[in-house]
Amino acid sequence: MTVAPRLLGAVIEHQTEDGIVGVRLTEVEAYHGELDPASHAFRGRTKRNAVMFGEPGFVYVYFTYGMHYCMNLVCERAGIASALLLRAGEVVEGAELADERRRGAPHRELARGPARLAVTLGIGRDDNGRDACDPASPLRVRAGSPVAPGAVKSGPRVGVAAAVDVPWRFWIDGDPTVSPYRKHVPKRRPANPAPDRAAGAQGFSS
DNA sequence: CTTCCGATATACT
DNA sequence: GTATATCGGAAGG
Repeated sequence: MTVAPRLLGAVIEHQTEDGIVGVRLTEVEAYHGELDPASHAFRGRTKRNAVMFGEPGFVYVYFTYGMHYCMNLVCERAGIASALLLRAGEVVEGAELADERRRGAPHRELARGPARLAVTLGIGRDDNGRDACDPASPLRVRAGSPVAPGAVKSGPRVGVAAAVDVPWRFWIDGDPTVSPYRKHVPKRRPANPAPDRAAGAQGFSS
């Protein structure tokens, strides 16, 4: 977790046949392996989270809500399934390609949020398990511009249902590309028709 | 800015 | 069957 603030300011680059996009990280969240009820690794290894249990510096991509990809970097030694969710950043390379991928969203919104960041970088299933510390990798992390001393803030993670108060979200204070904080909202159950009226009153009983 | 809502793969009970 | 580390659009201030 101590690496989380150090990742801010670093640049993620993804090279594809369409070109290269680079994003300077402004917001990340730490997930503490099997000790953290909000972590995908909390209940042990699955097909999805297998990369989290491997070597640090590798990319863990997961698919969620039936439509979004999110990208993490594994950050502890093999066996300790901790990872950093890349939540937001500023596009610093390949703005034109990023614009196409994000359908002309305003520049500061291109990678403002983990699923948006993945779209902007062109991240998909195939990127799961890549080595981001290999400079020859098409998906890699490199040193970026330094973050001003004292500019890193921390607070509760966005949208998580468990461990809601643990301050494991880190961001660059005042940066416009940092995503807005949002509390977890439980899905509303579809309201069941009131049993005393629904059928009888409208004549659908039988 | 805010709230509400639906889309829907994967993991879990 | 239910829940979710999300987003975009619509509507309201």
